[in-house]
Amino acid sequence: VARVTSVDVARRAGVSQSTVSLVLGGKAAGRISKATVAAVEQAAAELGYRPNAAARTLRTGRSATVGLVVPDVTNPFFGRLLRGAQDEARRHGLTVALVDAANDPARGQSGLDALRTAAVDGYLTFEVANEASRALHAPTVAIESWAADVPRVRLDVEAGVSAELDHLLELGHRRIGRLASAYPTDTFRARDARVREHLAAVGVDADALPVARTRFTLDDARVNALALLDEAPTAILCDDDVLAAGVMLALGERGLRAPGDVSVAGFDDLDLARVLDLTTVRVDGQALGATAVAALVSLIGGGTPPAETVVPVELVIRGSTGPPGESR
Amino acid sequence: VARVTSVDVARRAGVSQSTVSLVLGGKAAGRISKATVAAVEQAAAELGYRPNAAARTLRTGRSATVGLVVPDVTNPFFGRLLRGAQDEARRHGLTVALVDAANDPARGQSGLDALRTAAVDGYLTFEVANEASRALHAPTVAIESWAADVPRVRLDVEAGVSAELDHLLELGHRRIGRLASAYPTDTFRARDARVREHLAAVGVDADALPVARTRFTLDDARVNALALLDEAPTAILCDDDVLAAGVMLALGERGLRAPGDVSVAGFDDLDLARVLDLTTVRVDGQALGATAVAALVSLIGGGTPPAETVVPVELVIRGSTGPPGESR
DNA sequence: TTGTAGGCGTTATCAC
DNA sequence: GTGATAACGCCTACAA
Repeated sequence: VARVTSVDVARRAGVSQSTVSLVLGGKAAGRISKATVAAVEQAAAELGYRPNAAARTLRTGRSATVGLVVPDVTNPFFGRLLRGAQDEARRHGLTVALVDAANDPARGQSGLDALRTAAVDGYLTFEVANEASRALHAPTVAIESWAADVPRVRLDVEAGVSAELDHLLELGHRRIGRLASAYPTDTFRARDARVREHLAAVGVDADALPVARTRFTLDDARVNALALLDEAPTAILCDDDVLAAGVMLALGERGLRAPGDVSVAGFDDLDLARVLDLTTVRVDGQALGATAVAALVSLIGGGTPPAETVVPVELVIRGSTGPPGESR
Repeated sequence: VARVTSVDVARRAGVSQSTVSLVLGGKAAGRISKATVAAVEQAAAELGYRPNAAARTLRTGRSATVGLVVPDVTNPFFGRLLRGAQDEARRHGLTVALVDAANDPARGQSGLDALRTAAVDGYLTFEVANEASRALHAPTVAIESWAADVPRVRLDVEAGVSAELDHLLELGHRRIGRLASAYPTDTFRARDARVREHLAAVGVDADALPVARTRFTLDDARVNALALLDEAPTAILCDDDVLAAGVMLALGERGLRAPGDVSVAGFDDLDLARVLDLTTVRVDGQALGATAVAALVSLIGGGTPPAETVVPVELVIRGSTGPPGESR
């Protein structure tokens, strides 16, 4: 299957190669005659011509591709993020190159390297490699970052945390445990900080409350939740629905139930939350991805996107939270 | 930030550009002196040289990238698949370009087009576009395909279905309903066929049993499950854990429980299955992805991978299945 | 052992 | 209006 090039199209249309380039590049306005344009377009269609991306990239220095680095493709949240990012990218004629850091900074770094040699036009970095991304010297938008010196797009996790705490406090909980992320990335640090502030404001010392840190697998969450339960919290606030699901498993093992024995709250509103009837914070992962791409497109185009865009979140109260039980 | 090219490296090392290319391309063995090699490598390191992928691709016609088309990145199963594929690709110095078809054949097609102009070295097509992929004229491996005329890698879904049916039949179920996929792709057709055969072998007419078809969202599954429940099956076999989760929601709405009122079985063994205590079929998505990439690498290298590789699956019996209740 | 030169397919700057 | 022509950065015969 011989690749068809613009030279082939030119030959068939009876024009020069540069004319083909002009026409197909949309630069024909007021320069090339209607008849020639039509001839070129027909020849291209007949031959099934597809421009060679490598040649174009080499010549123009632009690849029409943006790189997206995520910490863990295995978490369902990133499916939504990717969907939103790809949708928006498509609208701009861009492709998204995804790199999974597999929760390993070294892999995140090597992923960034791979994107660099692939000559992507810009980067979307999710949590990972916020420092590393400074060295990219290419348009970059940081997702779920609080301090990067590039445009940032993030969820309003503080509002989410506050809404959940208010909900738990109103129900009467004071001994609120946390099953938190073991990864000290911005989004989780922001939650730590907000929990501390929010509880301090109502006279509760967050440092005296039980906390467990875990990786994002169901089993890790379950094990760490078991340890957390030994400290007898009346409610457990989780950094993620997967972690909350781990708590539910742990409760089952101990013969406890939510919310009778312990209230449980998650974060993200994954399918998991819906089926477990979990109180959680609904976040719009697609919007996050789409917004980030939009900002990056603007940046690549020489524009100045907002330094920070905050995507709102929403508390969803379901059946896993209730007043503290008498049983503990 | 000026891009550093091999010419810059050559100048700094005091050699010609072709020598640099030879050294950095690993073709120096027995041709370039040790001293020159060292000088080139040092110069490259000092300058932070990174070869330009577009130029290399243009010249060699190979991009060191393989394209992967999946029907729905939003389904957690694909996170695993992608993880496995990326891991294996990395081992071979390849990059995986992911395209999400968003359950829309047109988008799958345009995704394939995008990959084509990106000049990927080969394709991994998951369900989508099995016919379309014939026109690719590039090495292709079909995932979860039964009939493609390219090497296929698939899960042993027939064994999975049979194991689940045996399990349900042994428990005493005869009126086994199905919540099946609305997408008529090979993997789901294979399940349909196996259900029919397996039940016929024990004297049950599958056509007389209730079936509902649904898309892969929790809500769609729930709604279709409600309709299915009206036909009073004693057990429901689902094409996917997400669908099974939808059944559980429907049961809840009807005030029914599994397995007391209806037994429920899923497929995939997602986190969802674990937390819902769902009997299901465990499938190794990472192995599927890794195996497919390995086959594609072989194909690209001119090898002849097996026409079909079948990845084994395993029945996992949990608490959602039991003997038919007396209540119905 | 190393250098020269040609060309991959495209875009873009000039002449005509 | 259209057509030469020169890069873009790299690889790879072939020459020296």
